[in-house]
Amino acid sequence: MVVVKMTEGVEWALHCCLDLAWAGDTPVPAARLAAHHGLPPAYLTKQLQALGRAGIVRSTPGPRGGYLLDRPPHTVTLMDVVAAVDGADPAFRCTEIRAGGPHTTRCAIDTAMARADLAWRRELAARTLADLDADVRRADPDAPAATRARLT
Amino acid sequence: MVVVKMTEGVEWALHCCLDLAWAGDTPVPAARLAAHHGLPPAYLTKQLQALGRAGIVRSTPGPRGGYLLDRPPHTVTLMDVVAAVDGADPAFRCTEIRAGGPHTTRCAIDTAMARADLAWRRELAARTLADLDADVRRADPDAPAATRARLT
DNA sequence: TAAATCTGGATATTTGATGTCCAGGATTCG
DNA sequence: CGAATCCTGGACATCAAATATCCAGATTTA
Ligand code: SF4
Ligand code: SF4
Repeated sequence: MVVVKMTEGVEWALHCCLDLAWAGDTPVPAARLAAHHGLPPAYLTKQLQALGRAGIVRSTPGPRGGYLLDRPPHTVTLMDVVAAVDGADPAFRCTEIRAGGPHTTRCAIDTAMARADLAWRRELAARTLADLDADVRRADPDAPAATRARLT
Repeated sequence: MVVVKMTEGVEWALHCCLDLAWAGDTPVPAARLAAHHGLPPAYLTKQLQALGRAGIVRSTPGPRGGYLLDRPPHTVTLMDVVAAVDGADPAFRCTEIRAGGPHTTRCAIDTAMARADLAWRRELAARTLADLDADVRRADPDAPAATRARLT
């Protein structure tokens, strides 16, 4: 009955999305993103490809190629990124302990968990990359420019 | 940065808590609870012990012994059970990708995730075993008595 | 054409959940 | 008292999924 899972890949993906937002329209190779965060390049690639399949990120091959953010930051919610990387699983799978239990039609435990899961998703869907960007700028106005310089 | 994890043990624990609530003041051995749900007895034991350490459940050894719910159902929230079984982990651990990132003092991703996590916990803390009991009775008024009969 | 870069699948490694086992200790009952 | 019942807690085995690596194409730039 795993209700909510969240892997490290989401953290990486979010960082990369912000990085790409700051990089603007200059493609950034996966290798450079990985190096920037000290992450295994071959694995980060997988997260980026997932973001690509979700239409959040776009890629161009060849020299001077790399990844670009493919949507305006204020249209990409954190939920979008989580769903892209960890999959938009059917909310939660139940172990079906139905042997002689209280089961008639509906299950109280089931719905209670679904409700909590929904609250979580709603919260993630309420924030976008643009919000994160604004938060970072408030704390350190130079960070975006510095990151951009290091990546392009 | 695993934010929310939820294991199957929680589902089992919730089922057992409801069962014990219905069993009233008659102790139910772990073996019978396990058989009732078709679960591995040796492993269910672990969840029950966790519930015991959290003060949700009480145990009496010896013949005619077993487990009892140790608090009125309306005082046991789903969050209590989740925390007892899966641990009240520090909400979420961050991988610290701090190498050259936007880090100054606070982290936007961090706080956004913490907020979502909080929403999830709040939802779980808002419902108690008594609520679940009421839901089940509404769907099938006979279920509690039937379960009690099978367990005692 | 050569270099850079992505794509996608196969596979290995690691971690944590799941499941098992056993050697105690407490309690009840005869 | 002695035997049966039941819990406690730790050590250990197993399994699934996340994490990580590798490589053989495909695509674009120069
Ligand atoms: S009562 Fe049934 S549906 Fe609900 S969590 Fe348990 S097995 Fe799943
Ligand atoms: S920005 Fe820093 S604090 Fe925030 S999730 Fe990334 S590594 Fe953790």
